[in-house]
Amino acid sequence: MTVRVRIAPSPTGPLHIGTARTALFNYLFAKNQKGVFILRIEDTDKKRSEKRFEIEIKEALAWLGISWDEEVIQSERIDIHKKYLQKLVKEKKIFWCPHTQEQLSLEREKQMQERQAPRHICEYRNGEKNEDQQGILRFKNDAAGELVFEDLIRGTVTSTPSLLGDFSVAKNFEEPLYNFVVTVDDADMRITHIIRGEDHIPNTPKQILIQNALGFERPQYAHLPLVLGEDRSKLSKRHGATAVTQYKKEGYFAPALVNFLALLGWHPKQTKGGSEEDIFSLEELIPLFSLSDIQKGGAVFDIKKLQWINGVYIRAMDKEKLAETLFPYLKQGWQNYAVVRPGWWQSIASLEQTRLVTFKDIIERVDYFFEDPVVRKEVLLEKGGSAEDTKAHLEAILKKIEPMQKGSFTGGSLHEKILPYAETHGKKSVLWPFRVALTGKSASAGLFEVAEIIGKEQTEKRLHHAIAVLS
RNA sequence: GGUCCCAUCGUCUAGUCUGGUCUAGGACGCUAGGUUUUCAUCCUAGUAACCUGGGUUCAAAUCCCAGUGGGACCGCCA
Repeated sequence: MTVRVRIAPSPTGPLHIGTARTALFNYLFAKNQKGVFILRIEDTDKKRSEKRFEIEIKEALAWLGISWDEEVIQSERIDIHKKYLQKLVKEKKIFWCPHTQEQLSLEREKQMQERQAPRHICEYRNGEKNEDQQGILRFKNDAAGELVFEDLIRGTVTSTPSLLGDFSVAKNFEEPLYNFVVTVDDADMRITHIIRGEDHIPNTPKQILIQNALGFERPQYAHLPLVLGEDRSKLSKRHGATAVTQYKKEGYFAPALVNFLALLGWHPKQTKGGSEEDIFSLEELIPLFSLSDIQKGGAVFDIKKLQWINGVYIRAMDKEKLAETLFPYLKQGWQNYAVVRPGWWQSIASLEQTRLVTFKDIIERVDYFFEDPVVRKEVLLEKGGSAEDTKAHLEAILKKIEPMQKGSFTGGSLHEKILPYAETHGKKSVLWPFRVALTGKSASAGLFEVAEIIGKEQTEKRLHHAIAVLS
């Protein structure tokens, strides 16, 4: 039987990082099993669903490289939902409950105070006193004993369905509710494996009850551990960025994010004591993936590890691709990006390659290419050295640079000319102030390369300026 | 409050099913050293964990029970 799985986001917000991981696991499982991966937009809540979120979710998924084989818009299937709803009404398996929300919440409060499980067992459950069909449709829950289902990750999960009460299934025939729609769609779409977050475990018994009432087959379940924040509670906005698009904006590379997400709650089987780094492409993950290797406990989202992975991917990029990828971020930070001479952007990008954690970092790392650096006396003299000596060193450098031809003003020739002087006068005391003069920073990319990029004129100008600062 | 789920280094995890070779392995982080004109990269080393208590057994991280801790859910949202 062909494996069919789905990711079922609701378009009420951007794609959440946890949903993205669930999508990834579904995708990997489908590809691994040569099955079908379906995207189902769950937009039954008309008030909260928005087209722009649907678009955004699809874009985010595509950005991650998670492609889907089929696409379903839940609201377009309303006739199917309606059909099953009417069937259940006819069979008296669901009924109209006329109670107001106020009555219900009062009841719930009272039950919790009395240490009871909060549930609604409706006195109208047999339908006889509510012929005009007031209120909402509820499932007439007569289940007794224990309800047990097998979970591919957790094993046997047990619940007591009578504690659920007569749970809601639809506001009316036109507006079915989550547990009902999911059950109908999963069965109708012949979903074989339901792989979703652990937060859905409590929904599963309800859905099984509906399946049984409708005579549907039970799919296989696999409930994933939750993605957690620092404090080990479910990852949410108060922990920071939760939208996939935010990570794109922050300068994370999609393959790196995917790599990181795959490792949240899962790890491939490896040779014992292997020292392989945790770097896997989407393609590499497919044959390695297995539901049985998924962890049961929640996994903390560790941004430090994501940053490391992102750095690894950046370092692995080829120079042209890197420069091309970085350029939009550069434009974001520097409107005068055009001052960089053609072709040299790639040199700058390469210079920073091993230093970037995210693409966005490029903005502040290369400020000295786009504006005159702020050179402070304390920084120039930070490595010891008197103002007099330092000044003398900068002047000596200037003397060596002045006779150079513009065309041969390269990192290599600068290195050749200045290094011997630096070596006889103390590398640090010469090169340090030179670096500060050019960049204003005590940490930067290689300074001969920087000099080459900003050019002879700028290099001289900055040296003069630094000398002035020391005077 | 009720129900369910979970529990190995700070974090992600291997090992648990099929008890022994686990003086518990790897990765991230952190610390130290090396390379380097600074920083970063790179290399080397170090740091650090089986929640607690019982039981089963010659032997338990591994099996069983209890406790503790953490989390999720309890909506006319999904």
